[in-house]
Amino acid sequence: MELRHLRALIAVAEEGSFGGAADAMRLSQAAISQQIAGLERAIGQRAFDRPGGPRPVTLTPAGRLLLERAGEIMTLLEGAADDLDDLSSGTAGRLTVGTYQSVSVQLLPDVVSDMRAQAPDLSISLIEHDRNEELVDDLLAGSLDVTFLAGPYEHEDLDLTLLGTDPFVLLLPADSELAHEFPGRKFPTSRLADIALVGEHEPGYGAGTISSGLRALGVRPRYAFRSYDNGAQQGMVRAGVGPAIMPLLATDPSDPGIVIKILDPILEPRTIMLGTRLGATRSPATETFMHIAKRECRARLARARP
Amino acid sequence: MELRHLRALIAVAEEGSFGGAADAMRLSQAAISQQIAGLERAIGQRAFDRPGGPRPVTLTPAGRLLLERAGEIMTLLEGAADDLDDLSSGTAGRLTVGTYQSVSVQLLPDVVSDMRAQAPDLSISLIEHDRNEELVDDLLAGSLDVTFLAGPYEHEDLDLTLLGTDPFVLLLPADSELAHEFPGRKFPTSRLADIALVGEHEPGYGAGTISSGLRALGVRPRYAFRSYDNGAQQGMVRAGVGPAIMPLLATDPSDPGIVIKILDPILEPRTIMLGTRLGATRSPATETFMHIAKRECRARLARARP
DNA sequence: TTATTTTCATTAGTTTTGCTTATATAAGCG
DNA sequence: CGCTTATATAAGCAAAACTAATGAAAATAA
Repeated sequence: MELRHLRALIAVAEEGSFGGAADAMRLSQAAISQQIAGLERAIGQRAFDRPGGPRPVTLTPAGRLLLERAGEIMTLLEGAADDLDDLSSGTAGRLTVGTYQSVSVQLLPDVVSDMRAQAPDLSISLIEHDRNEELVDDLLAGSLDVTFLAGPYEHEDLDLTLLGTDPFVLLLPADSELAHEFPGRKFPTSRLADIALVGEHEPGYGAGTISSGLRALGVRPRYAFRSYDNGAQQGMVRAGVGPAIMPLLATDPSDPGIVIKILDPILEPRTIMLGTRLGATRSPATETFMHIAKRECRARLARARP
Repeated sequence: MELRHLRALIAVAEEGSFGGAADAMRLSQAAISQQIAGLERAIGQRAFDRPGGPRPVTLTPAGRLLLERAGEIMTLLEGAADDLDDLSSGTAGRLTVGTYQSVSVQLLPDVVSDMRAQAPDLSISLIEHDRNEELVDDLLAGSLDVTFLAGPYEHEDLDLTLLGTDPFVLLLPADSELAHEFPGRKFPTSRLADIALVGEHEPGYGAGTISSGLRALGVRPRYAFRSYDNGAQQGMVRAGVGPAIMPLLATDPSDPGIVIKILDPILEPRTIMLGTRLGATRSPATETFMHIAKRECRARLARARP
């Protein structure tokens, strides 16, 4: 059976005659006759009673049943066509983005907000994970269209786009002595050796990087407070609990209670990347998102740099 | 777009390659290639990413979307095929029967019970109306497959089958004097002239027939009690309220509290008919139902005749 | 690198099928 | 009983779908 048969069925049922359906479909009456004959051969039953003469043909029980399903199928097809249009325009439909905390907190809200302005009917979903591997698993499984990733990172099945380098910076309480110990200069990383820090819990991606980065520079970190939440860490710094090392993009540089300093020597910085499946076509919505994310990331880094 | 395209889409998505899909569908690889090309032309977008070399093709967002709908459509088609099989076997599916009260009360339960035994997966619906016209309207509108009708009745758009003649009989309280006034003989209709009867409300079909039938025989009926419900009427007779004239098939002849007598002269008897749309194919379930109804009606009339 | 393998795309030729025109057939209607 | 209004069928043709053979691209192995 083919859709042609169902279209003929619908037309004949609507018009009440083979000839009328033929006119409606811009075909000859013989064509419709053959279509319906083919349909009836396929289902093994008659779909129409043909009273003969000028009286309209009527549906048999089998025809009525099939007509119902045919209608549903046509509705489904029309819906699919609409969805495909949405997809190709990129202004509607659905976009699912993978993210991790330090991106979610500052960068992503702006990107999503730009995106909503540009594609108001697009439904954007976010899925947050702590580790790159979980994000990549979701991406390759098809449940994400695109995901943020913390670099440096390599994966042979991914198409990676570098958005920018997000340096680790030092957050100090604005009213502390430390904040004014090296005015106008970079903060010597070694100076942190004796100070209790605010930091992330170990299992997260960032914490391991910061701790091992400090150790690589000869500083063995001690922690006075730890949290997964970047906002909570910044709050603790503001409250004077201690300094924190955070990715620049995870900070709120407008907070008057803190001072942001560049470390010297710097910790090996983290990059922010976007990943999609290698070789897989990206939907226009995905492309738009990636474009906006890149622009927004650059703008924000330029703005935040101390 | 045709179903062929969707079938190819599904096969390629399942197999991960055009060649594999071709084998699965017993076609050449070139055929699948052309099918997918046609599909992509129809939707204006690529459905698959073709990485080249031995790596499997993968769905684009558009392909994924369409695959989903294609699956639904195939499910729908398979369901329709099953339903069509049910329809042609007559042992499953749906049957909607029109009926009226004096048929519903005694004859129909037996017919439905026989029907259920023969076609256990068939869902039978009953719709009851007081007047033939309402039943015929529903039938012609397509909401009934077949309907009982009270005859004599003619309709040019209907195919009418006579099930039997259902004579009007007299119900008398078993312990009344009237019941023994004419032992072994028919009951003179004129004797009812002075007696208050149990009968139907006027608007029903039966009541008009009985009242006018009596008047045609020179008897002007008086009523002591009236009800739409045949069982209630028989109960009133049993309670001694008065005699009732009822269609034989609406009576419960096994009730020891009543005596059933034949009138002389008889009232013009009512026939029981089945009606279907003229020239319209009847489903096997409908045919079976009509066959069972005919047999059951004959059996019951033979059994009930006093 | 180069050859080999795997896979999809393309081309040319063949078969199938779907459509049209013309005609036959059937059922109301006057 | 012909006329009108339908559908069914037949024959011819054009479009399409398919096959076989070949080409092109990408990974893999030598």
